[in-house]
Amino acid sequence: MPPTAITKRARSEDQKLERREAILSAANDHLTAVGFEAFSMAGLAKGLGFSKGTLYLYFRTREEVFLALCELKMTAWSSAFKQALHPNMQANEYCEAAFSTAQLDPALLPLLMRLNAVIEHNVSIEALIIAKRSMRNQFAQFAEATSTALTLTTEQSLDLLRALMPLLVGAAQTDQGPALQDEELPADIREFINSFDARQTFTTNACRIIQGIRAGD
Amino acid sequence: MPPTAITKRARSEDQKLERREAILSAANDHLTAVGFEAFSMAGLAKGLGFSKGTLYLYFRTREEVFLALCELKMTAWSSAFKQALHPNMQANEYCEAAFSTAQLDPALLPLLMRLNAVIEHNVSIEALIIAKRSMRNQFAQFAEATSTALTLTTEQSLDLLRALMPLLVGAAQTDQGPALQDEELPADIREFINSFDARQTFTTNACRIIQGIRAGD
DNA sequence: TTATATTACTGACCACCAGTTATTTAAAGA
DNA sequence: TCTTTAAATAACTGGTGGTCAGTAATATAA
Repeated sequence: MPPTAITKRARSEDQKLERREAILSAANDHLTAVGFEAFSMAGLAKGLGFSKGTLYLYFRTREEVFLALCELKMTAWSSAFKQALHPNMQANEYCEAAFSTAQLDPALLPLLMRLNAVIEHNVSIEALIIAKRSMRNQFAQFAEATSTALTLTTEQSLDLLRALMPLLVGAAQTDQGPALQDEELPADIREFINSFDARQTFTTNACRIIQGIRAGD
Repeated sequence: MPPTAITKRARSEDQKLERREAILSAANDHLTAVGFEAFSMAGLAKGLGFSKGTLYLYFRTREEVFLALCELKMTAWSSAFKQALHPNMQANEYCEAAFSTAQLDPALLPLLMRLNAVIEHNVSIEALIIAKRSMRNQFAQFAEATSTALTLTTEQSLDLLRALMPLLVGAAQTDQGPALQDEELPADIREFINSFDARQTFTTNACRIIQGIRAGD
């Protein structure tokens, strides 16, 4: 049997955490390189230079890898978003910031749009609870930052975020179709496809929603 | 070799179309029974009682089956939606109709939320063009019905639909998580999960968007 | 220093997948 | 009845997610 690719085993809890973080870092690289649908545990293990079976010591399933990546990326987005906000922003400026910061990591939205329908299945209840609590904390931070930026109450901000997240994910999906620039498409089809602009759809309608919240419905 | 499961071969164009429709009907049954992620060509073939290879005579890939199902379901939804509308509707009534008619077929939204990011990949350009043209026609019909129902211009209706579709798909995803009713969840997690109500999120914010469109931005 | 116990790691294995294809055979036409 | 065409079959290919018997690194006891 050839020498093991892993030259030092993770024995202590710290070493195991480091190993888990290394796997997540490699998972992010692999996801960015091949996309969600082509992501595989064999490909991830190859990138790490160790055996596929080892991955299952640290993650129960492939979806638990995605769930953990989601948490990391939501945390990074929350931080970037807060840094982009300041008190008394115009609604449009706020919405642009939300969209732009979400786009900083190209893998965030593809993960978010699969979170409920794909990723949350096939994970342990424990892992799901941890992820939900993390998401809830991020929401609270988003809401706090939003209250200050838009001069909204906490309740209004939470209301707003419960609309903005679905709208963002829904709008982002329209950007996730296949690359068709080099294809010979009929003009009507090209025009139809181009009529969906995720940024425009999101920011314009997010502003309308903010307007509606301010008006008190 | 046992007698072939297909007792009569599809030779004429009409017979081939019928065969293709039979496959789509069985695909709908299989999708409804097992859900998108567990859907398989082997399972579909088994449900039809013939060989998996036969499916590839009528559909180039698994995703082309989904694409064709999307078209059928969008057409059915468009029809049901138009039937649910009448002139001079309240915005809330219109939005409820949009959500309710989308929910009539439980497989519609799971397909729509995967259309851009998953299904549209791995299909031929020809099939995609046909599907996009069908979708565009449905949109035009949605827009026409919407103009009458809400007393909006055609341009306003198209603007509205380009917001409502992403919002609907985004909101619907929050309902697609795993069934957790029987799980012992901490109260804060349970509360957080329950704070996402797809119908409420969609109708409330769709009304805000309509309001914003009427106000002229 | 040596023996033993523990457990991290390996990679072959299992049961499936999407898609392909060499062969069989149904059926149309001469 | 024979020939031609192509629909249909089911074995095949190359892969997947996840498992697990065996190996070996490493901590601990004697």
